[in-house]
Amino acid sequence: MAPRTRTSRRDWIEAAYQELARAGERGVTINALAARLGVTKGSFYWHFTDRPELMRALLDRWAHERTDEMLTLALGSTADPRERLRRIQALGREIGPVDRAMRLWAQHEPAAEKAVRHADQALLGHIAACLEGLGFGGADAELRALLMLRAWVGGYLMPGEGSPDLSERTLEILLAPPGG
Amino acid sequence: MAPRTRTSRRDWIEAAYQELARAGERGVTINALAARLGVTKGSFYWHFTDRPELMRALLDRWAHERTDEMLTLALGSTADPRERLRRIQALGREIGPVDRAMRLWAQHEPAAEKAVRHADQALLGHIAACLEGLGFGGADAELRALLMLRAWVGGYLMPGEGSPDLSERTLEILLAPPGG
DNA sequence: CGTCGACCATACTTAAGGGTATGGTCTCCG
DNA sequence: CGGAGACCATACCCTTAAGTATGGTCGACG
Repeated sequence: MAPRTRTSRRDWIEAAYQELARAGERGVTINALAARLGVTKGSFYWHFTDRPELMRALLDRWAHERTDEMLTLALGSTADPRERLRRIQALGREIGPVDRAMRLWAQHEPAAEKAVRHADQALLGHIAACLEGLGFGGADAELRALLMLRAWVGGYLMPGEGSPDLSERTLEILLAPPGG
Repeated sequence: MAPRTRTSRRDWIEAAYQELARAGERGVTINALAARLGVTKGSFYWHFTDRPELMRALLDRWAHERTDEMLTLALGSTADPRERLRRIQALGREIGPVDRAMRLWAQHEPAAEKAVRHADQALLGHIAACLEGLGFGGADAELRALLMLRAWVGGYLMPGEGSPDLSERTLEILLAPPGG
């Protein structure tokens, strides 16, 4: 079928990325990936020196994907803040599994934590910008953005909640005009 | 010193509980606990048949502690909702590490997930009751309670945030009167 | 005093997972 | 056509952590 030049380094990273989203960091094991790719560890240790190198590559791949997504958000044709917020929510839905895996991984891996922190800064900036567009002051917008994001990721750790999605009513509360 | 009848089953559970809060579920290993208790695995496998039994006992111990704490909250002498909320926040601060470990564990262990879900239901009830005391309608109170809890646990997965604590300003937003 | 059972140490086995060593195959290029 | 190097299979070792087998110690009690 495909004119595949055997299994490339990218193939390994891609497979690892899938496994990360599916089973978390612990799930990305050399043998599992090899089986998935239809090869053996011999292939892996040709493309990589060790597992940490693969994980670093994973982090890179994730960071780049995130950056692209942030750019897509920033360059979105709409200027309407509410619509932009909706798009952020939609993005959140599709990146859910990977995002969750990354955050869990970041709990015991400093490099992952750094990557997540960095990505969060960017995302918070986008959300805060939307909130400023809705009339909230700078500090207030930032605070609400943080609250929104925390409520979102909190859904990952709340069993019983279907998706970490925020309901419309919840949004209303977060976007309520500041009281005296 | 103490008239200790060697190492009891409770000692093992207690040590495991400490380790759980300190290093997460993966951190609670038989050998580590044995070293901590100054004995060997021989002791463990006399008191328990296997590791799963210890983990089940851990779940039980946690659930009971949680129930007690919930009861303490419920029987608090104060009727002032704001003060009750403050106490809930204070409780959150002290149970932080265990709570976090339990939620992470619940990500890949159905039994733990069930325990967390159950405990969350109780906690949400308490919070919602406070909010009703502040004048929010039933459904609105429940929604805000959920939002509050999600924002709290979200702090666990947000690197850069010092503690998962909610700031005063954040509380103000969550307790803002419902807009039209 | 002897022994019975609670409690634990020691030594071993097993399974997973990362990592290494080595040799084979395919492909391209001179 | 004949290497040379890219790519991978096979077989092996090492470590970690769970689990097992067995025998030893110590106190209570008949």
